[in-house]
Amino acid sequence: MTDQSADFATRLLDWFDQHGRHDLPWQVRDYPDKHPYKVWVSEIMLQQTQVKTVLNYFDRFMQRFPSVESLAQASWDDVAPYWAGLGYYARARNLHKAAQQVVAQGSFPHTLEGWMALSGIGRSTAGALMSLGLQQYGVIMDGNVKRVLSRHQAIAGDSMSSPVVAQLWQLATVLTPVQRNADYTQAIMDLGATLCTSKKPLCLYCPVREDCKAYQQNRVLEFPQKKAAKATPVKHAVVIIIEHEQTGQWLWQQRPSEGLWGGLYCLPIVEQTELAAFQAQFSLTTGCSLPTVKHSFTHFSWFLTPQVFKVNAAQHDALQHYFAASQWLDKQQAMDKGLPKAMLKVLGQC
DNA sequence: AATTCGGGGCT
DNA sequence: AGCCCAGAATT
Repeated sequence: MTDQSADFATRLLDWFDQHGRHDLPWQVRDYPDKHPYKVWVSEIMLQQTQVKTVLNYFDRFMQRFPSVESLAQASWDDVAPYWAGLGYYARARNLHKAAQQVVAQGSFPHTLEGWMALSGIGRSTAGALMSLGLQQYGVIMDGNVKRVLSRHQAIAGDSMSSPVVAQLWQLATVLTPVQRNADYTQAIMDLGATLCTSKKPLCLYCPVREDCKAYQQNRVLEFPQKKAAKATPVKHAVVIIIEHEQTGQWLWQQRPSEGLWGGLYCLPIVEQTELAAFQAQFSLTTGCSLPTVKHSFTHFSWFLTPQVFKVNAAQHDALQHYFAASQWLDKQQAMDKGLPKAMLKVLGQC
């Protein structure tokens, strides 16, 4: 360990002791905690997701699935409602699957490679689990670390590109101490989340500003560098609200486990160009349209126009067969299944 | 090494 | 509307 790295870690740890976040619900207070389960669940929830958002889900999830065994034993339909609205639903499916893997193995992984062998766990999450979960040596590379280190060393180039990522991993590995490794891991994330923020960094309070190259050059906001984002495509589709004439229930379908909103219940969605054919196939009389809802994903924007069709008993069997994995539910039943945010927006129009 | 995958919140 | 967030998996 070089003098510079010791100095960096020491200053960061001293700052962390006074100003870091010590009361997050997944932080283990009584070391050593033999079970990394809590940290694991938190790390998966926190992938690409802000702490504030996760706080609304974590305790409820842990109360329902307090151990890896309880999660492994549950069915997917039990798990989905506890993740609904959190996004990136593949994380939940991977977590559920990995819990079953852990139970089958008989114990949690105890190496970086062991963690990475579980689905949904890459290098950074595995490092976090070694560090925060097992109190062993671990190195992470999340958005916070990228921002802190690329500023501190004024690293040029797209921070998502392979050479820069490799450089950041190398730097992170050199700077991460063996002593108090878990505290350091938490500290550098806390620094990124509370001081070295993307838009309004509070450099005057930063414990490592004196040797921060971006700060010295008055270029803090220029890092991390990234290539220009390309415009997100726009799509239009129709949300099919099929209302049972007698019961008033709607036809919902559980989406296939792969892909968008995988494993969640949604109203059927068809491309606008397919609507006429769909309507003709089932002899549906045109129902009323509801106000269009806009929903943005990372890779495209969706303009969803809900349209209501009332169907009689003769039509409803054919429709249920046409939409795979579908069932008739009233509003509350559907919400209890767990819905993505876009479906809640649609319900808000009704 | 580069591209794809894929939700939600905040300003 | 654009950007950010405790990235992973695939090609």
